[in-house]
Amino acid sequence: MEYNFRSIEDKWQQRWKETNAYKVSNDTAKPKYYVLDMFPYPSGTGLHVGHPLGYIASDIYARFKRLKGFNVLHPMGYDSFGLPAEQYALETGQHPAVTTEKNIATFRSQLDKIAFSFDWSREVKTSDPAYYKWTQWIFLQLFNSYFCNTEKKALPISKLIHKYETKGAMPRNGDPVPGKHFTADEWKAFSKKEQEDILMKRRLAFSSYGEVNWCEALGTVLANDEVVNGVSERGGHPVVKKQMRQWYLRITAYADRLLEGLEKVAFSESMKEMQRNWIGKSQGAEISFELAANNSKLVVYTTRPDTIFGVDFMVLAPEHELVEQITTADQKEAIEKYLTYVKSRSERERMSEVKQVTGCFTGAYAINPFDGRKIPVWIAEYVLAGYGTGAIMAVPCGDQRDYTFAKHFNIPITNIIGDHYKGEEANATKDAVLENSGFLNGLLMKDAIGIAIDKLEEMGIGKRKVNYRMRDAGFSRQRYWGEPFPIIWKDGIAYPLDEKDLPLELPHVEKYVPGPEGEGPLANITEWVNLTPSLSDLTPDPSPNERGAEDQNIPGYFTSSEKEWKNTFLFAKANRKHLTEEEDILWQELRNRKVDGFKFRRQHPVAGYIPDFICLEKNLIIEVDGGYHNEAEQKEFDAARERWLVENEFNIIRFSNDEVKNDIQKVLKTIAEKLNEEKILHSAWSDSPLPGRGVRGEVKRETSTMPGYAGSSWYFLRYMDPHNDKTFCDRKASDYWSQVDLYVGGTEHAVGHLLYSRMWTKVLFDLGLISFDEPFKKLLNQGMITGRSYFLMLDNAAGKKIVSYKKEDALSTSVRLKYGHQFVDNSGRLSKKIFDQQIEKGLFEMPVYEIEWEKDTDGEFIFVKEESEKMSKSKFNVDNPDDLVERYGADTFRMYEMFLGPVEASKPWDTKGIEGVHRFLKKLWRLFFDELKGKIWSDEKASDAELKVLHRSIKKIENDTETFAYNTAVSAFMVAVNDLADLKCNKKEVLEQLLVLLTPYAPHISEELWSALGNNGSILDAAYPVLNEKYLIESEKDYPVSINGKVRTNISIATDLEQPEVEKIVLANEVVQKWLEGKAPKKIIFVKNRMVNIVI
RNA sequence: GCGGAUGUGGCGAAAUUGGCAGACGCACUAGACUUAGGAUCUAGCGGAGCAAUCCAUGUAGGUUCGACCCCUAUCAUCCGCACCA
Repeated sequence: MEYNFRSIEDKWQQRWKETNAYKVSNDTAKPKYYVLDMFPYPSGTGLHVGHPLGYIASDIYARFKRLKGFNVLHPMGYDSFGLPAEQYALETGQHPAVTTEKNIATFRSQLDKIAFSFDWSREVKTSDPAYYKWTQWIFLQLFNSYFCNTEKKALPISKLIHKYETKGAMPRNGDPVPGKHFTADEWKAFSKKEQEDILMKRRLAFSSYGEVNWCEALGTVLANDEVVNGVSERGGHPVVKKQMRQWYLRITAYADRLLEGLEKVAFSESMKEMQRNWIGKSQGAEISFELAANNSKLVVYTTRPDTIFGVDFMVLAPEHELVEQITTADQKEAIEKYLTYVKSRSERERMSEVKQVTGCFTGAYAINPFDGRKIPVWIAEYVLAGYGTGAIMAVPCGDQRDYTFAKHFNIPITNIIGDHYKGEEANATKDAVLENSGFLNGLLMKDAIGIAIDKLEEMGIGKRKVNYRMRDAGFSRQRYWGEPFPIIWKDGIAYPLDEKDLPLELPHVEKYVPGPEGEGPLANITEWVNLTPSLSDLTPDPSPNERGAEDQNIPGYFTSSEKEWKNTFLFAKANRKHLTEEEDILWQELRNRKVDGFKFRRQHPVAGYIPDFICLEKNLIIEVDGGYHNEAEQKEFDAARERWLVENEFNIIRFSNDEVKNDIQKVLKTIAEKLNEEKILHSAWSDSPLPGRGVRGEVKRETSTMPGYAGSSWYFLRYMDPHNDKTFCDRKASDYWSQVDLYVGGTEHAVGHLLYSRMWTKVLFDLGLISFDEPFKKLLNQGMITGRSYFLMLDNAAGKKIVSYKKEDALSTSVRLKYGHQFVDNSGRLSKKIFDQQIEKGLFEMPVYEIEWEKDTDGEFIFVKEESEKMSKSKFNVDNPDDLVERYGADTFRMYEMFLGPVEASKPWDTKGIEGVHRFLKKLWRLFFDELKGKIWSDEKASDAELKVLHRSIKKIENDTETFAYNTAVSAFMVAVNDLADLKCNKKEVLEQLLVLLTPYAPHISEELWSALGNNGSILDAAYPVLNEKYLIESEKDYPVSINGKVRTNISIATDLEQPEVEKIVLANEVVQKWLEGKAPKKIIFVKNRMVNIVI
């Protein structure tokens, strides 16, 4: 009987499927354990060998914990929204939903072959409306929350509104600043829009105009972590800064808690450090400097207020708002020239020429508050507008950038640190004693920092300030394939959709081209975007009462369904064909901008109300009332409607039919007067020339979609309760499963996904929706599997011909067959001789993947180097796991990936070694079955030697598995099987235990042999072997004996002997005698159970 | 430039955390069994040397009876951040 892995693996995969072997219940008395993999983006290229590495690692752990008696949640799903599917759709016209489904099917079949213990009944897909309904729902929670700075947590926005209504927003001390502070009464007097604008500045998910990373090629905005060196992470397209309205997450509010949270999670130090760097907290001070010839003040941020006497110049970012104001007449031209230069440079250029020194003097001077010195004010690119105050005080003796700048522009340098500054470079020390520093003289810099700030605060010209490098996270993308925002814009106000209207599903589109003015493809679908209030809103839903509206007569337009709004739109359109005689008279006078050039529309819906005429520019509504407006009921309704319109800052003039008919000139005069009244010009509209909020009177959907990290920020919660349509995750389920105990994935998500999901978790915790505020207890980063590349270069007589080539086993199968064998000797190494022969035959037409050039001393022919690079399809070094599974089986593949090296380390992929693991499994098989004799295992009692092998293995493998040292665990299996084979051990007693140890690693073969041994139940639920130390105790040990630290011999000594006896035995030994050469040892060191060292 | 990590045979890697450096596997060499070997088994395999022995964990120092392991400097590679004041 041979080890026929194909039939064994097929059989058990089938069996496990039939028995729902991996189904996990939320309802059990067992302790829980949650093992999670970072779910994949289902790309079109399918799985490569790097993918399963983490999945296998987590799968082994999940199975191990299950054997140890835990109820293990080990789910899998797909991060199925994202750019590539949409790019593909742009190129081929295939709907992303279709290609995504296809890719998922491929992934699934590949994953199934490797036999992961995923509970597929819990699968989630972020692009599934049943899933993104809750992504949208959580977005609404973010939208409806603000960060309370006193409680340091998220609270419902209603609490803030209540505060504004009762107390307003007033400063704790000092005078209120107009535009910033307001009283409760002032709040109440604000228009709806003004109030909403203020609230928007506090919401956790908020909309704002800002500078964003705009990628023209992708037609979208990218987050900071999606931009690498000025180009897009995906595709490497140029990225420019652009002003646009965007959604953001107020992650900066959580900066401190995200930092603190790192203390209590088990992430690798480098991972934590990356997050800390990203958050970039720094302590310092804001100092304001008087300007010499100007009333305004210049505020700078510095971490080193102790160096204030060393300030030799100031530098503003070129974009700084004061630049124009302070530039003197004679410097104006130079400054303008410089600004033009700065603007001409792309982000990419600025980044790539980091060390270039540029700048320009403004002509202005600031005054040092302590010694009154005049300090020239410059502008320069090296100061960033977005950090701190966008202005710095430059201390050239202490800061290298300032030093370089001063040298370049010949600005004299003041030395305040004595010998620490040598004049050749800056010294950023904090250990110097200050000189030339007024009241700080003689102080250690470290100590002077606090003293300087105290003094500044006392003088009222500075204060302590903490700064963060992290910015609020851009949360909208001008793309199609993402979660639509459950937001409707009306009159520049963002209204959230009602919960019952979720999910807001993606509409179908024909084309994926960007919309107008940088908007996403959704903007092209007018019937989806444009929402018109409905006539039936006269009986709004929910009713004003239900909404808690103050005025019960004001309809609740914004909660109406989209269908109803559409009806209104159609109704208004129909109305235009049926004007009354009087309406027609007036229309003829108003149309074509006849009245002072103002544009009027007729029968144009405003929410659910369709006025006769409207000038949107001036918010002026003209009504021509027929007879029925005199009826009591209609009068009442008109009044309510009018109140609502006035509240929303519309002006209404009513004319009777008679007025229009009899004196049209008087009517027009009244209208013209009203139009020209200054006060009816609405400020909120005039200050907003930027696109994206719609035009007054229009009701539109938000057309951008959420970024990739939206769905992945909370998916770990959905797995706990994946089919719930009442809530995102039942509280009972999230209380039971709680945090993810083990999270496995790549380091590439260090600052993106991990920070976002940590923030979401904290918000959900603050709002009382879950009971923990860190999502992942322990994070295990699998290393990258790299492909190995070899390069060969050829410089022949005919000119430079460069041939690049990858080592045979790193080539894809097809290329290997075609070319690979031609350049390696029979040891698989590159061979110059063989290569030379190929050259003679003219066989060097190889695909060139990469060009490297290096000259050897003697030659035309140069073998350059071997190097590792990231696995990727484009680099041509991918090995498909399917091929390997097909050839060796899943068990071999799983064990081999683990045997490659430590899980965390990145390592080159090399399939050569897989044979060794495969041999091991065959050797294991032969302990049970003999080719000729068939079954050879027996029920005989195991010997002590055999039990020792077993228990030694239990100890090593259990410990290694627990600590993720899978590579050494695999070698321990090999040692065990080698030893048992040497002992000719075929005893069930031993083998059975070994199978349980093995099943997390190689589930098929262990299940097969387990059942062959006559066990009824599945090995998946067997009990993990228990170590019995008594089998490991030795009576004798081979002690290594060293002379002066060098091992000279081994002597077998009973383990219970103490130093005196041991010394006697050792000194009697002839090898030791020889080294002693008759001398007496100075000292003998004896470590029990370890070694003996004799010092001569 | 800053931060994090890693340097051990031809290759992937071990080393109970200061105690026999190179477990385990690949590759390679020799042999056995075979019609055959891409099956299996046996032996060898860091370098030098016939050998005793000497030299070897990036390099140079140090601590220690003893260092891959701890300390100091230095070089190289990888990853992350990058004019963040």
